[in-house]
Amino acid sequence: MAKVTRDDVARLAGTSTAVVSYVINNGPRPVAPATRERVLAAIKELGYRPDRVAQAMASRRTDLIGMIVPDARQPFFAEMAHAVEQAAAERGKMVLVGNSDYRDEREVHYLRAFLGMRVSGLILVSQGPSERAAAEIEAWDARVVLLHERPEAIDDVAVVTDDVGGAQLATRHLLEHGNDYVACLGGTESTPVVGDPVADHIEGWRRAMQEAGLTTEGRLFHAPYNRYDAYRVALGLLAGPDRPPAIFCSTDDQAIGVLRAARELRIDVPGELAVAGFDDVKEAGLTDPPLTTVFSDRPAMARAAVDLVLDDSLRVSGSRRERLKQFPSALVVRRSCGCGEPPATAR
Amino acid sequence: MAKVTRDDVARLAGTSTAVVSYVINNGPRPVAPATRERVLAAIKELGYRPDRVAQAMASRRTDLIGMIVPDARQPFFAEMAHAVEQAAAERGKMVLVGNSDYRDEREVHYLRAFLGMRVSGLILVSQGPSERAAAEIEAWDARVVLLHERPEAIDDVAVVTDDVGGAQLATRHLLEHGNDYVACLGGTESTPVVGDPVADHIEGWRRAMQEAGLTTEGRLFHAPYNRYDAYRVALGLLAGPDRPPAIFCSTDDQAIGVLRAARELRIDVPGELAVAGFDDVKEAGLTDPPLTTVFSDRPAMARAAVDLVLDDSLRVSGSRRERLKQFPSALVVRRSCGCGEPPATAR
DNA sequence: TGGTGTTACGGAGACGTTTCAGCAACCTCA
DNA sequence: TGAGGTTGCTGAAACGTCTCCGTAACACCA
Repeated sequence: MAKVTRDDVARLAGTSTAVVSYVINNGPRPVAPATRERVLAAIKELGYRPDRVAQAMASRRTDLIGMIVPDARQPFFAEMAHAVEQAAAERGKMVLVGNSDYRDEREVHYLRAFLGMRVSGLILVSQGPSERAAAEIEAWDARVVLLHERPEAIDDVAVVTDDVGGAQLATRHLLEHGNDYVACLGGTESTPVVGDPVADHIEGWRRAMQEAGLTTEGRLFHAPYNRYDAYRVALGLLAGPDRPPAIFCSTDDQAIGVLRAARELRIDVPGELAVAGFDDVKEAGLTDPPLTTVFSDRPAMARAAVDLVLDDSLRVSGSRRERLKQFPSALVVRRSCGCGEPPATAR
Repeated sequence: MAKVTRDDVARLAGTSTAVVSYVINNGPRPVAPATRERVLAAIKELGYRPDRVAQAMASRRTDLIGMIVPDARQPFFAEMAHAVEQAAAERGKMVLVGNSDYRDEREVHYLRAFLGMRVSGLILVSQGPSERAAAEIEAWDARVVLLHERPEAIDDVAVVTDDVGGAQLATRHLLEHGNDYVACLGGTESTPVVGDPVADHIEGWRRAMQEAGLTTEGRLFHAPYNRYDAYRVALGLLAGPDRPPAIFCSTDDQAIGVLRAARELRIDVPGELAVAGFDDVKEAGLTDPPLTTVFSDRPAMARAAVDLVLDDSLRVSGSRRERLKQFPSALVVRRSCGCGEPPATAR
């Protein structure tokens, strides 16, 4: 069965191929209603579907947005990707997501692939794109928006939440519960000192501790961002002699690992250990106890990122600071911090 | 900065454009080593990157595989997608994943989009593609592989695990622990009776119950596949007067919801309630207690699906049965069933 | 009636590749 | 030495669409 092309449609409708194009794209030139009807009818009759590749070829653009995340299996990134997908769909775009698995080469690989596919823009949720990645972006002079992170390597628009402020909020809250101090579970030691949300979470925690006149010395611990590794690290930390009274985790997923470790060790949360996370992942509502955390407005951020990547007009070329779109964060109080009544069923 | 094209490379290397192509693709015609070097050098010097769109246009194929899943935020699908991505990468392909959100229209939307992009094949993890979807596939006569499910609507190759057998294994195991009977938490009532893995899980459970001379009457419950809804349903079920002694869940994610509900209700697992799931999602190892479940070999399945979608030679046109690639399942015994010592730290 | 717009439409040149067919030049072997 | 086969390369035709121009037809007005 030979492929139906625009030529077939034109022939059947008794018009030129150009007119068929005009009908399909509503422009750039007007078409008389009667002609339009004929074309539409022909399209329907033949079951014609424009070839996207050819369209992209000719028009030098696509309806595609490329998105690169470290690992879409982690709830936070999965939810972020989903939010972007939704936001893009609202604007008639499709998003291609690639997992970098935290590896530069994978990141560059996808970058190349997406750029080669002529995506109309890129949304990067990256642990600080490598030099190579930056070079690649440079070479294609692509439209890039950094989402969730704001690394130094790339000078581009970034959409983030108020990470410092949120972390401060959470830490303060933990302190207000009367805990002597709050420990912090940050990322791996290789986390960049600046630009990474986790680095900001640590900074926020540090500030809140300082406000309270407390030292942060020896109270910062490190673990990869996923619950599994966080669980392992927490097992060691909580079983040790100086178990902290409270922990602020830079990520909900980590907090989930900590909660699990506490249970394993029969440490009551929040009774013997208060915990807070960051992100307000959906699962935070279903942990035991429900996790107190910091809300980040993913749908809004996703929408902003998509808008920014699609509309050149929004891309002001001001200073670094001006090109940072920051969303406010808010504390979501649940029970892992010590707030609230125990549920009725628990007595 | 004008885009570097193949013509520029050819000019610099002092050859024809055809030779540049031959060098890039290693064929279809041979190129003298010296010439090849010159071309390679020119490519490097100019920083030339072939335009994938143009390549696709001319060669009428792409390195893309389309994949449609219901919701990549669910761990099982996320892991499956990741496995497929890996398998595809091994063969130099990229995978595009779309979320249908369990809606036919979204499915058709992605189908159209992927097909229009000339993907070299489609991997569907679908709750039984709709008629419309089937029609779309038909129209493009695309290469399709059904992964995880094997709906009736599409007559195509399917890659699945031994769902019936696995469920049987799990149910039997729960029975062997001395439970009077095993309840089953299946999918929503609208789950197709046949072709869906969950339907098969129910069937396996039914058989195991029958083997033991037990009735399944009134012992099958329904909930959507995610932990949140399962949690809600389980809350009702477990708080009721005839709480079952054991539950086999058709999905790990559901089992996680059940576990959470049990904890909420202070029902000891496995002491007062034995639980088993299906899929062996990564998280199953970190639940409390660790979840006994049925293993499905996702990497192998993903690889098989990718092979099948890429190699026509593998697509035998035998009977439905012959075109079903079934992977064995195995019981993964952890602690939610009642096996094993409690962890040292727990006493 | 001639000039000036306006509206609909068609021809045809991109877009950047792949790959077929063709053509020299050179080798091999009887 | 000449026929036949390789080898290495080139020219140019696709691939299916978009879109710039050009043109024809027609209306309107002075």
